[in-house]
Amino acid sequence: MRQDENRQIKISGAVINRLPRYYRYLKQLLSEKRLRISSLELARLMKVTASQIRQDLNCFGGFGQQGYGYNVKLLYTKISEILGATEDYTAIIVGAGNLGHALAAAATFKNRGVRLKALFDVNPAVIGTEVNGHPTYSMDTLEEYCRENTVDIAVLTVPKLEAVKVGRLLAANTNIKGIWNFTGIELDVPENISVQNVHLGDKLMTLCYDIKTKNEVLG
Amino acid sequence: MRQDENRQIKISGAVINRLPRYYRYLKQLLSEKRLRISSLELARLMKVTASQIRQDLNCFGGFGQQGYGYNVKLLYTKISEILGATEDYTAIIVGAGNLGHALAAAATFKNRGVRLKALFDVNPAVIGTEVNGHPTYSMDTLEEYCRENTVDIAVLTVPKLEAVKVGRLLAANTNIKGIWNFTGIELDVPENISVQNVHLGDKLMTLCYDIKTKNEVLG
DNA sequence: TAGATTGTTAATCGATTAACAATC
DNA sequence: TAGATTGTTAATCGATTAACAATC
Repeated sequence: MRQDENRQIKISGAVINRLPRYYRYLKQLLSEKRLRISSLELARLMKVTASQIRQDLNCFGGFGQQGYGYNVKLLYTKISEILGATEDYTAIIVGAGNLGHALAAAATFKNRGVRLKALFDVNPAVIGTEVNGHPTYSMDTLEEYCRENTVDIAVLTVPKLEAVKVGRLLAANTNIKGIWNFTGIELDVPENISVQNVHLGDKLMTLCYDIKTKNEVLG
Repeated sequence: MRQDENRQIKISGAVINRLPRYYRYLKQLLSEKRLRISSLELARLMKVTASQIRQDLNCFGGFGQQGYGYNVKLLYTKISEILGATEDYTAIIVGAGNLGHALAAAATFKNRGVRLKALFDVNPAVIGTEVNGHPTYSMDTLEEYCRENTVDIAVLTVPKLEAVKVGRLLAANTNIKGIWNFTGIELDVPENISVQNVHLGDKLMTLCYDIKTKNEVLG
């Protein structure tokens, strides 16, 4: 019996953070033309327990079939829907420096079902140029652009010193729903805007911790 | 009484992942010339519980003082040491594309106590150029460079298709201790090499989930 | 049908929070 | 000393794993 989909049940952050990984593995399986997979096999592949996979998936409904496993295509579609990858969200990159360029050039957005529309910068040298087919506009036109176009997500890759100011501007004068924040600055935006902070340096430090600990144990 | 520092106690990943955040806040407090802080005040600042802070810190020793709180400078130093930021680890960037350039240009390494030494790439157009004072060398010289210089960390920012090959090369022919892997590819390296995988797209997807969920609840 | 594998409940494990004695 | 705040133990909470009845 599948879980009542009407009742709003609180999904833990731990589960949500694992979903994109399922998404990646299923995408891979799909590209290999796999039709079905059991929780046990997927578990071995992903190096997690089959129990966890079944628990995670059952937060959102019964996508499998007893005695059969999961239909790869169906499961991929469901997880895409859950994550919002089928919503055709649109994004702009605010700050077309190195990092902005890197993100625009990569397939990150496309691979995850987000449509990148444009970049914005203050630097005249990049305004008017294209990155991976995406135009770069003047920062002065940011508000106007957001008024006249649907923009769901702003990727914040401006310098630290500009972060707070641009964050406020986005919150106050546009209708964006989420900010992907690479500035390392704590943004002060209203509740209704989602924020994902990326602190790359934090990851570098845990790598250092790992290296240090390993060497202490071994050496 | 402080915890026995000789006995090797398993520190949970949850704690370790929080350490870089403590490091950032303490660095900030230090720059503001704050001399002391209580777990309660730090907790309010970081939006966590004071209990958690005291528990986390006591995994590594008693750095505070009853009735006083924590000495900011001391605590910062201790956490730096724990994380290995005082080890003067050295790093190279393998793959001097947009992302490699972005990381080289940012203060990420310096801010976390890692010394970036050079970049490597196959593209003749970037070989010989400098990024933020760091030279870019030919990929052909990578092994030789690692033999003749101390390199602790390799930052892997090569294209997906090169990831496995370069990962193997680093594991087999160099003495690097850790890989900061941005390629999105699962690396197959021996146990003694630490790996930190960065899946930027995963974060983008959880942002999308957040946006979608918020809009479902509100709308 | 028999075998396989899910969905789901119960058991375990670990992490977070609360409480307070120790002590500066 | 009295007040403050830690270090640490105990209580709670949540997440993971195990188990198995349901069922394809």
